[in-house]
Amino acid sequence: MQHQSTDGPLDRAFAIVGYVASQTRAASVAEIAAALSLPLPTAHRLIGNLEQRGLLQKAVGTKRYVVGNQLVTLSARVIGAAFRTARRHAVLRAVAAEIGEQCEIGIVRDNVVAYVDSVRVSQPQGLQFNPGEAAPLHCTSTGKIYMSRLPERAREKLCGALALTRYTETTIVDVESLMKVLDETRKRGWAKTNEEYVRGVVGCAVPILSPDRELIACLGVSVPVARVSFVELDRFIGPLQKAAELLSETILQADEDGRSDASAEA
Amino acid sequence: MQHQSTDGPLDRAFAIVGYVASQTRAASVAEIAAALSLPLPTAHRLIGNLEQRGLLQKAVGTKRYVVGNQLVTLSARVIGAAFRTARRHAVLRAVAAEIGEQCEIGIVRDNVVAYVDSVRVSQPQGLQFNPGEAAPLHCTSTGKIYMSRLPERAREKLCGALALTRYTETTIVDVESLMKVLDETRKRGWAKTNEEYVRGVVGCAVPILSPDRELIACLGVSVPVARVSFVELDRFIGPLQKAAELLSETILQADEDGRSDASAEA
DNA sequence: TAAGAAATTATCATTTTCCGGAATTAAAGC
DNA sequence: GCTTTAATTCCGGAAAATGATAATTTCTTA
Repeated sequence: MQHQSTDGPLDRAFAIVGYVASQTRAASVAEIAAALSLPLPTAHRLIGNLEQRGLLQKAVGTKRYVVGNQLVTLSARVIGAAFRTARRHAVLRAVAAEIGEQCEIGIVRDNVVAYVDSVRVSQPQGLQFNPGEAAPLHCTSTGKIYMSRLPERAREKLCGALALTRYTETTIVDVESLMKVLDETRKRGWAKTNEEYVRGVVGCAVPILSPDRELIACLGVSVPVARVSFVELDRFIGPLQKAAELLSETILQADEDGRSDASAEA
Repeated sequence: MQHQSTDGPLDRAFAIVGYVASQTRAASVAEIAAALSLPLPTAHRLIGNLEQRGLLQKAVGTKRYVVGNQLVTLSARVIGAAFRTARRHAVLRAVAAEIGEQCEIGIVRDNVVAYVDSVRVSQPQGLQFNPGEAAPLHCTSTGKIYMSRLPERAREKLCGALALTRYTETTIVDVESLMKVLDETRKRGWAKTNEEYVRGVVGCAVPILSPDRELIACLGVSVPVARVSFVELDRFIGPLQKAAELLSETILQADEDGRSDASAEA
C-alpha cells in the first residue's frame, strides 16, 4: 500500500528527494521529517547521506535543502533516455514526417537548452540540433517556453541575470522586450523564434507537460526561412501539440510499455 | 562515471540508474553488472529492487532495462525545481563570459573548500572544479578568504590544526607564512593563489557576503598561468566583486522565488 | 544579555537489510 | 537431443540502518 512508513532505506531516500524536488522553496530538515513522518534524528542522518552524495545540497547561505547537482545531472540524463525509447522516438519521427521538417526535443538545464533527441528529414538544411548540443534561452523557442512558465518574479530576475547575447539582428537583447514576448508566450502556450539564434532559420515549439501540468520538455521545429516563413510556422503548431500530448501520455502511463506487473500501484 | 563497488547500497542504486540513463539502448542485467563490476546475483537483486519501485522497467518484450516511470516523473520534478538555482547560475555564467575564464562558487565545509557551482567557458583547459569536488583550505583562494575572516584566535588555532600538505613548490606549508598571507588577504578583501594547489594554475576569489557582512560563499576564477599571469589576475577582481554583490542579493532573495504558487494554472 | 526553545548531533541495543558464493534453472549452441 | 553457457534464485553470515534517549549547539525571545 501507499504508506512508506517502514519501507527500505532506498524508498526513504527517494521519498526525501522527491519531496525536496516537489517543493517550491528550499526545505528544512524539520519540514521533511514532518512531511514524511520520519523521526528527527533519522531524517538528519538520511539527509546527510544524500547531501554527501550531492543529491541534495544546502541552499547557499542557509540550512535548507534543494536538489543537488548530481541529482540534476542524473535527471537530465533520465529525461533524455526516456525520450529516446523506441515508442517515443517513433512519435517524434511521425511528427517530423508529417511536418516534413527537422523536429527535436529539448529540456532546459543550467540555463541552456539541451537537445535530447531529434529527427531530421532528408535535406540537411536548417538548423541541426544534435542530441547533446546546447543553445541559449533567450533566442530559442524552448527557452522562451521555459522562462514563460516560471513564476513572475523568478522570470524577471532570470531575465535580468541572463547575458542576452546578440546573435543576429533580430535577437532580443533587452529585458523589457523579452518580458513582453514571454508574456505572450505564456498566454498562447507556445513559442516562435524569428532568426534570433541563427540567420535564416526560424522555429517554433510547444511544451510537453506531465500529468500534473509541469513542464517536462519541449517539442520543436527548426526550418530554413527560405522554405517556411515566420508566419507560416503557425501551421506546425497543431501537429506539434498533438504529438506533444501523445508524448506526455506515454510518459504518464508507460505501464503498457513495460509490463503491467501487479505491484504497479496497488 | 566512477563506480566504487563497495559504497553503500544507495550509491549502487544510483550508479545503476545512472548507467541505464546514460545508455542509448536498453541495458541487460549482465551489461550493467559488468559495467559497474557487480557480482551477477547482486546486480539481479539490486535491479529487481529498482524495478519494483518503478525506477527501472523492462523494455517492451525484452529483459533489458530502461528508465522507469517513477524515475522519469521524479526527474521532471527535479529539472523543474532546479530553477531555484537558475538565477545564481545565470549570474555565474555572465561573469564567466565577461572574464572569459572558468568561474566557480565555493563554500567551506568541514574545513575543506566544496564547490557548489561552476561554469567553464569552452575549452576544458585549466583546472576543472566540478561541483561536489573538494579542495584544501591553505592552497585555494576561497580557503584563504574563509580563514582570513575568522577571529584571530580561531584562525591561529585552525592554521595550527590543518595539515599543510605540499602540492607544488609554491604551496604554503608553514604556519607563519600562512598567517601573514591571511593577514594581507583580510586587509585587501580578496585572495590570490599562485600555482599552490595545481602546477600551472593560478586563481583568485572574492567573498560573497550577506547584508550583515557575514561570509556566505566565495566567487573565484581558475586559469592556466600560460594564459594569464599571477599579476594579471588583478584585472579579474573588479568584475568578480561586481558579480559577487549581485550574487549576494540573488542568494538572499532566494526564499521569495518560490512564493508564487507552483500550480499556476494560468 | 540571559533564559528558554528549537534544532542538531551523539550513543547504542535492536532490528532489518544486504551480501554474494553455491545451487538451480533457463537458454543457446552444436 | 544433448552439452555448454548464461541467467536466476536461495539462504545464512555480515553489515547497516533504525530510532529512543540524551547531550550539545544554535537560534529566539524577553
